[in-house]
Amino acid sequence: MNKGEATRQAILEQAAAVAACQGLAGLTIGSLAERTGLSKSGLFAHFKSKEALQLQVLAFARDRFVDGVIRPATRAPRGEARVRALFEHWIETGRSPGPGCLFVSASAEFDDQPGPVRDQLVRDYWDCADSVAQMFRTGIAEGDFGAAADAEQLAYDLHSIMLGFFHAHRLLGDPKAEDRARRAFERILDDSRGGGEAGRPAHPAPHVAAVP
Amino acid sequence: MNKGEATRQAILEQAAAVAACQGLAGLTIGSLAERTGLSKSGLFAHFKSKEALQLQVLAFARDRFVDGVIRPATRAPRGEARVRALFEHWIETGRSPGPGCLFVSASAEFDDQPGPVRDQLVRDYWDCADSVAQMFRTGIAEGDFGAAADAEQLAYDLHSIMLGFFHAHRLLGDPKAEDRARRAFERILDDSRGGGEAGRPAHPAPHVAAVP
DNA sequence: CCAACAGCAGCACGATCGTGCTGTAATACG
DNA sequence: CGTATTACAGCACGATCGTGCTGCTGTTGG
Repeated sequence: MNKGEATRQAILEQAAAVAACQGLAGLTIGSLAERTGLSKSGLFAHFKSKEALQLQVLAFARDRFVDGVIRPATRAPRGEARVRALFEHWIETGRSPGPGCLFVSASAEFDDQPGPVRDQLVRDYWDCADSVAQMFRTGIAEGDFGAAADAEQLAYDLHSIMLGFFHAHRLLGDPKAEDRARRAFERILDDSRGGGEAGRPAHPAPHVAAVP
Repeated sequence: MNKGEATRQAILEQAAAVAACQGLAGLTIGSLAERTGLSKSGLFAHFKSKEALQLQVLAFARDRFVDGVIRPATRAPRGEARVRALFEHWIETGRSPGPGCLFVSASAEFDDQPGPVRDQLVRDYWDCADSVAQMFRTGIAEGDFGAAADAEQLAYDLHSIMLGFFHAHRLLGDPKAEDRARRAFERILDDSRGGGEAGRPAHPAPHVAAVP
């Protein structure tokens, strides 16, 4: 399987770019066909339905995200350095239009529309959040962060920071966006070290899968 | 002008509900007509174009947000209490499906599509951010927060927290979402008091309007 | 080198999109 | 109460949507 898979990959590349701008629902077969130079039916033959196309675009974007953000971070030294590397690569994907913001727009688009796409988005988020939380957890074990810090809360906070950064950077074009995100990031790191004012048990219960 | 304006308002109410679920682009004339019991052309006569409809839906949602979040907060005592009231009402709008998340989804949808809708979204955000920053600024002046705190950074941070909350609550259905958002909120308040480790000048320059 | 097959274009389909025009019934105003 | 204006339905239009089927053409394995 060579030729077909090659064009399929090329289609997905274009599709991810379009979906990052127009949204997953705004990704139409016709416009995508025109963009890739194929015919509508020729393109459609690769994906049995539009929903399958959306799911494959999502998988494509997820692979890109793992390759561009998660994996480079895991190559950094464990602990705080790894979390910092994660943050830097994450910011980097937001600076230029890439598939990073695809998850942001898709999440906002499908948060009220049940179906396989939404389910996949939920799964992908939890996978990502688990990976990030694990990095924080390692940092806590290494002593880089306070022993009372909550790794999952930190993962949640970091995700919020990135949502805010994408909003400020992409919609507003705010030149201060990156600086603001960076300061917020430094603050949650700082707080994780000294800020355990009263000893909450820091509930370490793992999350429960939301959708069966 | 009575009858026409009344139905126009009723249409906008339904439209805001639809747009909050399907997005502003997914808000179609046909489905909205069916939902309101009107005919397509009869509904269309109220708005000269779809873009005008989108802009009016946005204005409707903004009024709702001001009435439901901003104004109740300004009725609370100035300073920290007002900021806390703002947060509580903001969270409240996210708990049940309302027009609050309309801005979240619309912002993600139009962040790469230039035009009047996007411009309006940018203006609305800055108006909102200015109001919020003003509340923090008052709190700083009253001594509720540290004198070195940055009101606009705090407004930015609060917005990020809300973005994260909407994501976790609406997409993931995470029961811990509210608790997580609340903890993040307490942290930025706490940090604004003690956390001025080194005296940054806390640049108080007002923002510059992004789009002419 | 040839047969089997995969990749793709052409064309067609029903549905729905946004947008007009025309007529009629209801409303507002004097 | 009569009239002028407004609110709305009916219908129609070109365009585009997602999705199939048919057939040609290039690739590929034996």
